[in-house]
Amino acid sequence: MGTTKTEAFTATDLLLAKYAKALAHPARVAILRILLERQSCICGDIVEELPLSQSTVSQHLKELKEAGLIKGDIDGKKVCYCIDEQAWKQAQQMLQVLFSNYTPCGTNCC
Amino acid sequence: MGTTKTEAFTATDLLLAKYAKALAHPARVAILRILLERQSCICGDIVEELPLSQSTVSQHLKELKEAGLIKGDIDGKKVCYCIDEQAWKQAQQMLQVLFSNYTPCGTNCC
DNA sequence: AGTTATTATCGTAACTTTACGATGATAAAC
DNA sequence: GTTTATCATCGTAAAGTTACGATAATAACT
Repeated sequence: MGTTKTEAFTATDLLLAKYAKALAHPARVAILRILLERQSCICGDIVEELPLSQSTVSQHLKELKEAGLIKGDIDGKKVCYCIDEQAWKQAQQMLQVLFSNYTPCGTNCC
Repeated sequence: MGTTKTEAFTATDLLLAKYAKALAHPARVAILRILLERQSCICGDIVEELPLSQSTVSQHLKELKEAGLIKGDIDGKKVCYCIDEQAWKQAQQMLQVLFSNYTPCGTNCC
């Protein structure tokens, strides 16, 4: 046990859950905010903005990369991070569709 | 270890991460879709729509409740579930603000 | 070649999540 | 009051997450 029954769900729900999971830790939200803050890519020094160790930040970056939300290209000694435009827009759209699907319930049971 | 350093992050990022975490499992996305599908509250029988055991579904419902996204009021023998309008709209807005903060990077490094 | 700087990965401890069966709790139905 | 239906909770096994120090990998600099 301890494993999600992936075969039981739709591809859409799996993908949406994957994107949501990437956002499901405050450190990763903070990292994304740092990347959003700049217009350009940011080369390293994300570690200095967060009160976490270098290895922990690297691990969070890896998860964001695996979810597809960010890219990291090698640029000499440093690595250049930025938001992946396509995945970002897809996640945005999927979330927007889900959330805007809400209409307040007519019954007064809750 | 194994615990998030909550004190290190802003209240906004913690809340956003909490909402995202609620969406970070396909079963919970599926449950929310079921609740969204109806205009009214849904009394029980969510279990029958998912290929998971009753206890597992109940656990997912609990997590959605703890994140604040849904409410569950007792209605005799059954329990009446529905989306919590306020939290839903807050989550929607916070996500929308985060995602719309993106502008493609000018540099061509990635 | 040796040093320095930067990032990734490994190893590991502690905690959390996912899933299920079994058991409880509560209220309607008989 | 006993049964039935519905949902929550407990207990537990397996897997995943979070965090950090230590170590490895890579490339620039001397």
